[in-house]
Amino acid sequence: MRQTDKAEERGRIAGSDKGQDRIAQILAATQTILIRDGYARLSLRSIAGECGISVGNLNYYFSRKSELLRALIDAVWQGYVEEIIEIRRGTFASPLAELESVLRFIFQDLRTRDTTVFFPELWALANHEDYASAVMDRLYAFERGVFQELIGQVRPDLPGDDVERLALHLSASMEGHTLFVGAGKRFERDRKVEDLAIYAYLELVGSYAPTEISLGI
Amino acid sequence: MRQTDKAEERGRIAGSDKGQDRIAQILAATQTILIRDGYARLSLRSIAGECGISVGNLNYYFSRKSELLRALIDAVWQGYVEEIIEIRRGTFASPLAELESVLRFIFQDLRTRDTTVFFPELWALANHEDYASAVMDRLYAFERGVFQELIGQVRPDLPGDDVERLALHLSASMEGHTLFVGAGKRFERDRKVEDLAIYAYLELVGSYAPTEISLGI
DNA sequence: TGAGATATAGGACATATGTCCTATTGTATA
DNA sequence: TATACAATAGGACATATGTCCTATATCTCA
Repeated sequence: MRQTDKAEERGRIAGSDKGQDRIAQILAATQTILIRDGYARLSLRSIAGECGISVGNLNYYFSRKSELLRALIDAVWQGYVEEIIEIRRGTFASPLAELESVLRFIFQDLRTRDTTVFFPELWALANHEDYASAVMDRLYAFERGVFQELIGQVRPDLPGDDVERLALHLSASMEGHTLFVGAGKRFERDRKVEDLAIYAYLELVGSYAPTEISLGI
Repeated sequence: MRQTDKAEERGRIAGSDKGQDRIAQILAATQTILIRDGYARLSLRSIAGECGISVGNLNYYFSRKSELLRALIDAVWQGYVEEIIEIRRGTFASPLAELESVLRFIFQDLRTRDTTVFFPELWALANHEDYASAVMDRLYAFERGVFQELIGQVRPDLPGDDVERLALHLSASMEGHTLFVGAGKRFERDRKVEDLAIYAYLELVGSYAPTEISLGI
């Protein structure tokens, strides 16, 4: 692995439509392998094989493996953001109802095999890859932003700090469920887990009173 | 990488005290590298280097890299279980107080660098390594068991199913917080996030009423 | 149609990695 | 002290991997 640093910024060339399609195909193949076989088996050769192209050709589009990873992470997080935006286009009886819809969408999403497998992979990546870490931050900041907006509407009486922390709590708590209700996980089939979680979140948002914290037990 | 399958079960020989110490040192070094540099850079050579021994010697103790990984995972999960058991040795004013203590211990633990980095790595590993997956299951089953026992004491009125699901919810929700309040993460310093989460959990456990779920919003 | 850009294949190369083998040194016990 | 066992080093080996280079093929448009 020579690290000559030259041609570092050549990046991928997206000349024609064909090229664009290839890039999309490469990214899809990369995601497929990552999810099916894991990061350890994600090599340029396995990706090229999955696409049915040569390593040389793959290298033409992505001269560095790290570039490919970045492009994939970008694609995933953009897709995620777009889906949430799409959900919010609907009309809702109340901010609380909209919040529930978003929460249920996220639950449904983390039940898909893609998310169940890909996100933990991304979390591990973020431990040592700055780019993955940065994208994760952006993604969750966006999610929190949505929660904050809705919680703020449900509870206009609450100070901003509390709204932020409530949003963070929902976000963190939901993510944790990936490990238990995700595709192939132990509680995948038990939909009541989702109901309980969403009940807990909505109750919390509805009834949370800042001062109660200090009362303790 | 020849996969001759021979000597697969030779395993590590723990002849003398010296050997035992070496094994402990190797496991510690493995964890250090995994946390400091990530799974991608975890090689037998880097581990041997960290220990100041030769690859040949490392191979004497662990003839397969997978064995080493298994031993490390075992060590980590045993340590975790022992710590929780230790916490529970204390005396508490009430089951709810004990539950809070356990929750706070787990929060404190997931704030440590070791846990913040190691656990996401483990989750990713569990995606494609059966052994990691099995240990994760056992570990969280143990944690849920503790929660179930305490929640059952706090709420003897609740049916077992609900107690189980409440325990699962706490476990999942707490784990998710690793990504946000763990060492080096964005909300590491904001202790009020922990307070909010624990407040939410205790409120939920105290006030949860099964029938309310179907009322919805 | 022909020229320039784009896309593709195939292989070379240096390096990294897991595993295995052998020889040597250290250690405890009979 | 001699002998069996444990520990250690060093290197060999096959394979895998990221990157790079060059030669063709294919496409697009003036």
